[in-house]
Parts: sequence; structure tokens; C-alpha cells
Amino acid sequence: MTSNRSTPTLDDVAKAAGVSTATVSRCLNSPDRVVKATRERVLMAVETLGYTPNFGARIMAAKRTFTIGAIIPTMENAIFARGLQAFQEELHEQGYTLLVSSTAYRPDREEEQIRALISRGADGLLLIGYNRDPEIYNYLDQQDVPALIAWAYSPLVERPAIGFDNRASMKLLAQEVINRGHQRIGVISAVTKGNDRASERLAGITDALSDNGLSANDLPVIQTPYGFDNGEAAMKTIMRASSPPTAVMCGNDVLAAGALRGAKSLGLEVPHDVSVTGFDDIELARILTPSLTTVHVPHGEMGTKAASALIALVEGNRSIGPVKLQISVKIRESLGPVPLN
Amino acid sequence: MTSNRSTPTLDDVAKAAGVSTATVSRCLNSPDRVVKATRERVLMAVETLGYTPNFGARIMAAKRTFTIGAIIPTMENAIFARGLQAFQEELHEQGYTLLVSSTAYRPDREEEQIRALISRGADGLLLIGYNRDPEIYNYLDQQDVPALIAWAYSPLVERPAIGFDNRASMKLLAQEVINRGHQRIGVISAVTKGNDRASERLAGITDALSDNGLSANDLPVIQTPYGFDNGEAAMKTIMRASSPPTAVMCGNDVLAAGALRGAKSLGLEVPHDVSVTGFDDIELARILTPSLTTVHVPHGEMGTKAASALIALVEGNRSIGPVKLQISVKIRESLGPVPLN
DNA sequence: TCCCATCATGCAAGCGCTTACATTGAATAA
DNA sequence: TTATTCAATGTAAGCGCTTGCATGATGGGA
Repeated sequence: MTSNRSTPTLDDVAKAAGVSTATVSRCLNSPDRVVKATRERVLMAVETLGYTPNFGARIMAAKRTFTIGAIIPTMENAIFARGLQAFQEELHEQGYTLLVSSTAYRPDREEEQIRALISRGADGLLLIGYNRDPEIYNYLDQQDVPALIAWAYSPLVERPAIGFDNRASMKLLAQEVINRGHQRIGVISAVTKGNDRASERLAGITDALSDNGLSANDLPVIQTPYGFDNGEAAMKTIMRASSPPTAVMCGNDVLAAGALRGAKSLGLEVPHDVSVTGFDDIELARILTPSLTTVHVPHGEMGTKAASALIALVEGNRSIGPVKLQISVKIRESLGPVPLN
Repeated sequence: MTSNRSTPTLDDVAKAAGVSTATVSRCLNSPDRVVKATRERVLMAVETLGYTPNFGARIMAAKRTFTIGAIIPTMENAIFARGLQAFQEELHEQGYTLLVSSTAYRPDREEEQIRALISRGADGLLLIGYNRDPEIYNYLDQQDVPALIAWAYSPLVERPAIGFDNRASMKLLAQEVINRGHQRIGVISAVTKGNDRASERLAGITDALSDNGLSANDLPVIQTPYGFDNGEAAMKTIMRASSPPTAVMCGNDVLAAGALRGAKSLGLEVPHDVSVTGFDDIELARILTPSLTTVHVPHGEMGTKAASALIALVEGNRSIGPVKLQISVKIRESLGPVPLN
């Protein structure tokens, strides 16, 4: 019977158009399998009834939902926001819908969210970084849901990924710092546990140090959670040491912004008294005074390419390996020569 | 038959535990309707099989999905990010999952996303601002999906909402500006079309002006899309006028950050030559040099309360009206007395 | 001892959609 | 004209889950 109360169903449309539900379904999913006259009649009915398909039913009956899920550590972070926006734009372009959820940097939450998204019919998933319980990769394989890793790149892992080499990038920046005569370098890093981006960046600094014959053993490193205030506090701690560094490299731009502030409140002038660097090149980096020397990451490009790659994956092209994006070091005001002293 | 390939189903669990699917379902959804021994056996089976419910099926059979959808103008914007994060935390606390999608400030996209989320079984929706096609509200009512408006508050609309009075807040800030002797005030506003927050804020400024016997007719207003660079460009335009304002009020902190930069590149010192204000009090406001005078919005509180309110709505308490949050004006360095000239 | 609440569990009917397969009818070939 | 083919459409079987109702067991009261 025609339910005229709540939402119209496929059946209602079929009745209204005088065809079977199969035909309506075909009109919507593969229009070319239906003759034009019929199609127009059906679409007409869809229009007048204000029909919206029920995805629950679709998920069950078909396999595809044209939905992609993305799981990011946090939304409260410009770093992911920009790339994600581009990701969504491109998905939309190609007829997919994006559903985002966040984990607040807790691995257990990530697993939860992955399950949630999959059981809601996501065709594919965007995940940040490689670092997670192998159990999760098994689950993904078992469910046959392709996942693309973003914001990280490693030639060692075969899994499809799109990102940049965090380690090599940071090494490049560290080399610039060293080139300016700095030998005592301090580091304010994000928490490295369960965060491969953070630990790779840290490793990049030690790489550069040893390349230049500098010892990385007594490298003063402070690990602190994401946040402006944490960066500020870390900076104060680091600069109050008996022989403070002449340059402080931070794991991301937000920590660096905090560090800048920390320096100021200690009465230190950047870069005259101490240099500071960041990573990511979010908008903030240009806005700060002094402007921040940092590693520029092509967020938009990454988002767009991630979308295309994930769609390819979902649509059957399983032969996508890791893709490496080019970064560049942005030298700005916050990096200067080592103080003469 | 037991499908041992792909995902285990309720049926598999039932077989494994030696009970009916009904019992398994009850174990999962209303555990107290099943005797303890059975329940343990079932949960055991769930565990070993690694069973995950299929939401498609759940959506169809039941009504509830414990999923909340949020649709925001953009993710690329710290303004929503913070509140949203709090929103998600609270939802998670209460056993709900959040799905986010964004519209890139395009009203047609919003409608699309609303449909997408509803047809994917969202129990309730979080929407930003009042301003949208009445058609959409009808659709929401028809579908019987409760929606909560956030980031805006109007006593005039009965619809459940949680936010602050954009107009009164901006008026408060404008009064502070006027109190410092400013009479020629310039405005850099977000695009007001289809954005009630933006137009209300603008109205707040004119309110304050007329309250103080100042004409609002020749108020120089530039409307520009969200973005740091746009703020900078607007500032340059505004300050190059024949008799430039002594204070420029911006519709949000990002535009204000751009304005600050614009002033600097024009060789103007803030607040000595010109004062600048923002709105939202995102983290950036404190970080800037000079720090930004702005309106502090309790993003976290708003997110948390929005979650509770929306859950109440979803769970049947339909008698929730608009809730008004308290804002405060943060006077910082960027606002000073009118230049002596 | 027998009857009847009471409670735990099973049965089976959908929920709205897709799709393999069946059917129809018109166009083409013989 | 009749057999053959093929495009357009219809039929109906699930997909995995929830839930109203039926069933059976258990125990207390008379």
C-alpha cells in the first residue's frame, strides 16, 4: 500500500509513475538502461513526491554507497582542516559524499570510528598516518574496505598512501638551521607515541645533526601535546636551561607560535637572540610577527589527490602505491644566524 | 546458512551462541531483557566472531541509529572547529557518533548534505545559523528529524537553538570603540547574503552608532569572503579613502588578522594610527601582535550544551527553545583611543 | 496437586532497496 | 508470414536487523 504519511519510498514513486520499483531503481542508478520517455516520467514522480533514497536499504541491497569516510585526529587543528576541505571538494566533484569524524588523538577511538563508518556503509576510508594496530589493517582487509593513508609517506610500506616524507622534510629544514651556524638546537615536538609524523620529524633533525658531525645525544627535546600554550610553556622550560639553544625547532606551526610567544615573554628577541622554526606552513605562519620559517606542505594538493586516489581504489583499481608530494622550506623572519655573543 | 566468508552477521552470532537472532539483538540493545548466563554466552560469541552490526539493517529495522549529523559552512575555519570538537566529545560521552560534512558556504550544498545525512539515518542534525530556505525546515519536519541551530540566537524564532546574540554582542564591542572617542568607524564584514551571523553583527554596529547619535549612513562597509588575504585587501582599500576611519571593526578574527597586516603594510601602527577589532576570539586573537580586541564566544560551552540539547531533542523532549549564551568583550592591544591627529 | 501469573526466549514479519532472471513485444531475418 | 533476437520492463528473492506476539518453563498460591 502507498504510505502517504512520512517519507515516500521507491514503491510510492513506482506507483506514481506507473512502473515497477525495478525501473525506478534503474532510472536512478543506471539511467541509460531505461528508455527516455519512461525515465522522464519517473524523474517527474521523484520530483513531485520529494523522494529521497533510504541509504540503509541501499547499503543492504547494493554494495556501493558513494560515501567516503575520513578519520582525523582532531578538527581543532588547521593542519587537517585545509587538506580535508580540498578532499571534500574533489569528492563532491566526483559525486561522493564525505563523512568526517575525529579521534581526539586516541587510538582506541580511531578503531571505534572506523567501525562506525564502515558499518554505516563507507565505500572507502581516509586515515592519517601509518601508525596503528595491525589488527585494524586486518579488519579493513577483511571488510574489503580500501583505506588511503594521508599526511605521511614511506617508501617502505606498500599500502596506498599520499603524503610527504616527514623525516626528509624536517631534515632539510634542520640543514638550513645548521647552515646558519646553529649548533645547539632545541626541539619542541608533538607527542611521538603513536604518532609517526611526530617521530619522523624528530628523526629528521637528528639525521641532519649527525650528517654535520654534531652530536644528537644531548639534543634537548620536549614532547608536548598539540596547543599554543603548550608550545609557550615548553619554550620557557627550554630557554631557562643552563646553556640554552640558539635555535628551537618545533614539530608544527602551532607549537612554534607558542614558542615565539614564550621567547617574547622571556624578553628574548627572535631571531636576534634565538631562532624558531615550525612545520606545516599553516596560514598562521605568515601572520605571526616575526613570520615563521617552516616547511610548506601542499595541503590542498594532498586533499585533492587523496580524493582521486581513494575513488580509484574504491572503484577497483587496487594497484595504487604510496605517492610522495613535494614540500619546500619557507625561510622567513624567525630564522636568523647564530647570535655572535 | 552460516556465511563464513566476509563479515559475520547476527545470524552467525546466534548460531554460535545457540540462541535465536532475537536474543542476540536483545543482548545488544536491551541487555536486561536477557538472563545473565545467556547474555554472557552471546557476548562471548560476539567477541570471538568480531561481529559488528550492520547499520544499514539497523536503520531499516529500527528507528534509532545513535548518529548525529553536523553541517558546517567550512572546516577550514577555526571558528567552528573548536565548538565542534567539544560537541563531538560530549556526544561520544553519551554514546552517540558524530558525522560532519561541510557546505563551503553554498546553500544548495547544505540542502544536499542534509538529505545525505538523513538518508544515512542521522537521528538529529546540528545546523549553523537560522538563515535557510523554509523549504528545508519543512523537509526536516516532514522527516521528523530534530535540528538544533547553533552559533546563533534569536528570541524571535521558536526553533531550538543555542548561541549568542550576534547583534547585541557586536553592539557591545562597538560601544567600547565609541567610548574611546572613535567617530569614523570602518567595517570589514563577511558576506552578509545568506549569512545571518554576518548581517546581525553589522546591524550591531549601526545600533551602537545611532545610540550615540552618530550617523550610520555613510558607514564605510566592505563585504568580503572569509580569509586572511581578503581582510588585508579590504583594509588597504578602506584606509586609502580620502578621510579614512580611526577604527576598523571586522566581522571575525581572521578578517581582523588580515586587517592588521594590511595596516602594517600601509605603514600604519595599530592602535596608534588606527584601531582594529575582531569577533570570535579564536586562539589567533591572543597570538597576534598587537593582540586583538574581540568578542569572546564560549565555543566549548556551546558545543557541549548543543550536544546535550540535541540528544534531549532526539530522545523525545521536543520542548526546547532557544538558549542564549553569555559573551564577553576582550579588550586587548589592538584597540586604543582615537588618534589625536 | 493444579492453575496461572511471570519471565526468558523463539518465531517470523517486515523495513526499502537492488538485481538476477523471466517476460513481453517489436524489429529483423529468412 | 513466421522464427529469432534483443531491448525494455516486471517479478521476486533476498540484504541483516528489530520487535510484536506466541510459546514454554518456572514458581507461588489455593
